[in-house]
Amino acid sequence: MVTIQEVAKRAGVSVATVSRVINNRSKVKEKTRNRVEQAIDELNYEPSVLGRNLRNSESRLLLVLIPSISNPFYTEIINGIEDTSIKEGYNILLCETDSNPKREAIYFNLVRNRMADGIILMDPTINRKNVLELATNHPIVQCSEFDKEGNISYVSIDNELAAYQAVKHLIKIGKKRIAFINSDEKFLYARERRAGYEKAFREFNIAVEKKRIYNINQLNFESGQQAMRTLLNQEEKPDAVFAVSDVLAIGALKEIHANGLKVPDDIAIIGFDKISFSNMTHPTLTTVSQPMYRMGCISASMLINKIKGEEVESMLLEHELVIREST
Amino acid sequence: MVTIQEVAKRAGVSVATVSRVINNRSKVKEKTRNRVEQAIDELNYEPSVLGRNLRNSESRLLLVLIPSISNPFYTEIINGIEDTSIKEGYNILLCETDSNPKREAIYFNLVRNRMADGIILMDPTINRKNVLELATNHPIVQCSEFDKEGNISYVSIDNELAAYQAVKHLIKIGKKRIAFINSDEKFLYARERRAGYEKAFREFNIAVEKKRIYNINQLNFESGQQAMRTLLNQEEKPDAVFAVSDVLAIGALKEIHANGLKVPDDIAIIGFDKISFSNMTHPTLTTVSQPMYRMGCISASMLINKIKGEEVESMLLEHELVIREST
DNA sequence: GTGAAAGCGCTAACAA
DNA sequence: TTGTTAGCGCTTTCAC
Repeated sequence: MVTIQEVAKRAGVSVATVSRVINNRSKVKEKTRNRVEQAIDELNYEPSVLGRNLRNSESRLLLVLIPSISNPFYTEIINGIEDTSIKEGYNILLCETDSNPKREAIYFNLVRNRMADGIILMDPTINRKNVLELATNHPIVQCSEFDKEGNISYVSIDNELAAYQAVKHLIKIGKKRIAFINSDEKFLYARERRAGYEKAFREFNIAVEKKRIYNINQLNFESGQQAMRTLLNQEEKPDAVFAVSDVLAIGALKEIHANGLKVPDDIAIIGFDKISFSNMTHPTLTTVSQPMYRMGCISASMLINKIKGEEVESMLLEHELVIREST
Repeated sequence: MVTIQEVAKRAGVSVATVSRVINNRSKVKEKTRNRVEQAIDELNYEPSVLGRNLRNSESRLLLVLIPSISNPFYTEIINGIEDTSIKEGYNILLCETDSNPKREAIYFNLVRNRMADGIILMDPTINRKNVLELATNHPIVQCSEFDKEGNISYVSIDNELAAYQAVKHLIKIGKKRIAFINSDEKFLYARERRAGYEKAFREFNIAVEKKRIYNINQLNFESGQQAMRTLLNQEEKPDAVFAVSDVLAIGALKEIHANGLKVPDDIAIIGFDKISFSNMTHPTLTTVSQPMYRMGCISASMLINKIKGEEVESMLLEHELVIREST
């Protein structure tokens, strides 16, 4: 590896001057600068991030923690994070935690010992104490899922309102027995969306029936199928389904078809997230779209501002009900 | 941040001894070790990766370059890489390149200045010269897509054979006008799969018709739809389609349905990769499954061996034709 | 078995 | 405008 010393020697200057040229902080004479730049070119020199970081105790690396990269919901968010970070001179490290506290700990430690400058957390809080403790000393931003009580900044949407509007839409098109496929309610978004679901029911004087609410514990197609299978086995079948995620909705759709039922006539269905698959199903899926790309951009710039020591404010962004063929 | 000095002071020993305890390289007296460990516990000390790396010039970080995280094909591979790396004490950095040479350059530089120890490349070769040059000085392994001429180690499958078998299957079920939705043939896998497609045709004395081969340049649903639309507009419609990726096949499927045609009776269809969504379509998609998880595991351990200075050998793994409803 | 000290590559304070 | 030098946190030789 070629170091700053070798460049300095070749250019006939001190290492300080080379450093100045690289970082152009203070003035360097045009002629000297040229000589240094030539030496850099000739030697193909790349400053060692390691040396620089150790000295500056910053790494210009951001950690992005997601439970699973296989969930397409995160894709657009990550694009937003990536674009913003790169623009600001940061790189991102995508970390898949599988909601595993051990893996999370590994990544948290990278921040503790300055291997990374901050974290964007998209993981639902696994170990509240750990997160809050880390947040007291290190820049953290929560994206999408967050902790209402803790005072860590976040970017998200109004999940209760979104769910309320989705269910209201189902009621408006004449559905009465609206089932709800929800995630584990340890997640904030799950609790909030359930609140929205119930709010719509109350507003139209429909009783909330426990048996129509099904909580899954894995966000994949199979869980959606499984949930729908159970719901269809009930004596009084639902005439609509609100699923907390497109992935679940698509699984449910598959199961409805397998039972020879028609969507939306027999059963209408709404998903959540507007993943790209949701437009490929037959019929296309009504869903709630979140401004994922923007969420990504905002959480990245929030984090970067935090790293710079600025105060930042949490935000709730707009969502949109996208009505397609399944309702 | 608590440093090794503070631990040393608290334990009443030198920093060297603390280092010895942490890395247990040379012998430390039981009693001393206990005192040091206690100090580490009390202070909640975490060794700085930065300091250690600078000294050892290693980072225990592996870069994984993928064109796009939104392609589900990579998900399982990454799981394999991750599991293996963590077992071996390495962390991975997922890097999305968008096939953008500039981004690629950023990540390559991380390796050049020892911020990362090696790279698993899943990106189709963008800039051959750069990759080959990097490979002369740094550990690189190619996964899935590789460079046949260069001598960089790789893990992949026999794409020609897989395509040959898929097309042969279509011929065997009585299809004659088999279209081929392929990627840009700058990619090795695209060229190889085309070779397999043509080989099957030759074997059954069917003429390869140029008009039935459609090259897309983006691996997404819309491209599949677009390709199918074009193919369906031809005077003599195809009676089968072999798509180089499930994502394309699903887009094509959507378009076939939109034209009121039946799958597989009017048009049979085969995809590639066995992504989880391929089992959610109606009808379910016949596809070629690759041992993605294993590919990930193997490429990770190959890279780690390379980092350790061992010789490694390239491998081609087994694939499997998964016959489902669409054929 | 343990400690002192050099040095990994870099930046920034201070001097010149 | 440029050079000298300390020091970021760590590991490892060399002495003891």
